This record gives sequence, C-alpha cells and structure tokens, in this order.
Amino acid sequence: MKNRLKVLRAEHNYTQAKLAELLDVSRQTVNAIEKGKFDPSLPLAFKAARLFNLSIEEIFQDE
Amino acid sequence: MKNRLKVLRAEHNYTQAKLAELLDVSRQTVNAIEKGKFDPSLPLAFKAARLFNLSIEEIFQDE
DNA sequence: ACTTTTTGTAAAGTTTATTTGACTTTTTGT
DNA sequence: ACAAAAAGTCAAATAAACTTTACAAAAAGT
Repeated sequence: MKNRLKVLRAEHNYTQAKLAELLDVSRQTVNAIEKGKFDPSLPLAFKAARLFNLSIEEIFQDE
Repeated sequence: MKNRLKVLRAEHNYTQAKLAELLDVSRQTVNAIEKGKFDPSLPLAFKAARLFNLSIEEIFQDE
C-alpha cells in the first residue's frame, strides 16, 4: 500500500513528529507507514484524510 | 465506526459467507465488522470498496 | 411443524498495528 | 565544520484485527 504522506507533510511543512502529534500516534508509526513497513488502521487513515482534507483514496493507494 | 455492509449485502443478495469469500476473510470477520465489534484493516476496506464500486467513505463512516 | 440456511457469539491462537525507549544516520542551519 | 533537528531503525511489549472450531438462535423455505 502506497501513500502520499511524505509529500503532504512537505506541503504543510510538517515534521514526522508534528504529523504524529496531529494524528495522535507515535513518531515511529508515522515513519513506519511512510516507509511502507505496515498499513495504518482504518481509523488512522480517516484521521489523516480529515487532517489534509482529502479522501482516503487520495492519500493511500492500494497498488 | 459505522458501515453500510449489511445494506450493500442485501442489495447484492450476498450472505455473510458469500461476502466473506469475495473479500477473502472469514465469515466471522464479516459478521464482527457488521456488528461493530472491530474495524476492518485498511486493505480490507479497500477490497470492500472495490467490490461494491464505492469509495471507502461511502461504505465506512467515522462517526 | 420441520429442516435448512443464515446469523450471532465465544474461546483460543496467529498476525499485524502501534507504543516506548534507545540509538544511528542524514539533513538543515549557522 | 559544527551543532541541532529530523529521519531511520531495532527490540520488546501491548493492542487490535483476523483465523479456526464449534455451537446456539433466528430466519426462511417447503
């Protein structure tokens, strides 16, 4: 599962730590998801989508 | 997290067992998700969305 | 009424997501 | 070049998703 978190983070000038704080997860979780180590839970995907005002599909891609 | 799986199932005349088979999960998993016992993983949410030709947000609602 | 199908539920086990703490490497600012 | 900040990573622990087996309750078909 790919995602655009790194780009979105750059666009918003967020550090991994800042994004983690906004999503209410640990910095390592953000890092791991960005690096494709695992997929976020559905609730976390929703949180990210709301944060960036995007649909889940616009952030995460199944391919 | 709410979802419209039961309705979508009814619309397509799918039993829980049939939907489980199409989603490649156990029947109990479908049942548990429908009953709100836990949320699906993001990959599973994507599978359901593709199956019904809907966006994740059209099937699962955060509130 | 009876039989079959579907749904609900529960326990025990496996896998995956997430945490915390610690440490290294890379990037950025001066 | 140096210091500080950010990103990467690892191990051990907990939580949440998902499996299998098994059985009971409810719904549907004849």
